[in-house]
Amino acid sequence: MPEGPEVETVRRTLEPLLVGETIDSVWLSTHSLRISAKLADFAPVLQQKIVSLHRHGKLLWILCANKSGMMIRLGMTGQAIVTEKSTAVAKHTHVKFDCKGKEKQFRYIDPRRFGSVNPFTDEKALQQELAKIGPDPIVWNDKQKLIFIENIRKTQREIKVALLDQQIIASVGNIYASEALFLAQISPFAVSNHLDDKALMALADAVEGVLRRAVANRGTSFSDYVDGTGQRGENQLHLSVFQREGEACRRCTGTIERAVQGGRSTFYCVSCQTIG
DNA sequence: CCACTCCTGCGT
DNA sequence: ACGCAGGAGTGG
Repeated sequence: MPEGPEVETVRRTLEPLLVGETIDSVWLSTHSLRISAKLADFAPVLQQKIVSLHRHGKLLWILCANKSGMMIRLGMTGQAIVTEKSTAVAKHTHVKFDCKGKEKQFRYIDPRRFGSVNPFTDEKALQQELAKIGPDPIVWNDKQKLIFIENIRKTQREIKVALLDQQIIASVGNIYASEALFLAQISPFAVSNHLDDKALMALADAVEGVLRRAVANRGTSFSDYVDGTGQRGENQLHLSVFQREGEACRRCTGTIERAVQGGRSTFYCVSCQTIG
């Protein structure tokens, strides 16, 4: 469910609730998540103080004072929230920990279990997890933006498919890939290494704009995405093409169509996404 | 490059 | 009953 903007919104909302708290009594459900962690793996973070929350792309991690922490991947349906201990525990809750001496509790909820919560022991282990993630438009600088453009020049996959590759560009998922291509007026079927400089720069600007606006709108809540406090976002009110099959294009007289690329839906306007 | 897999839930 | 869903990995 979440792409970079949703994960960033979760990070921002969890941060003030968790920083300064001490992790106590971790609980795991009997169902294993995509990357399964055992209770013993959480030993490094037990009784540790949380110092910060970080994100790169769709990866979110809690960092403790001893440099251990927890890497959180939300997958398609993951929710990472902090609530009162007394709040009813939702179905599909798979990880919980108490904040020592407080009535607060962290919970990871994930019906499909494509996500994970994995402890890491130190800085080195953390860096290994982050190694393969490309530049992130939510926070990138001009230099990193050019690395993205170089990455696109090196692949001959269709541009929509390439945008979903987290090594090429972090944070972009199925919603924002379609949205960015619409904004840049590039066909989702364009061959990546055939795009010219002008189109590539327009694409980089479009991805950056679409993702940053989504952060400003606190993420896209289509069905069940919520932030760290359980609130929905409102960026779904600002989407141009995603899940608008058959509806009118907002830029020309065309109609939004749906196609399948790499097994995933792409939404686009045939009439005005003509570059490439 | 594609198909298939991991899962549950929802809408048709 | 079937197709589809914000992700990501594997194996052919």
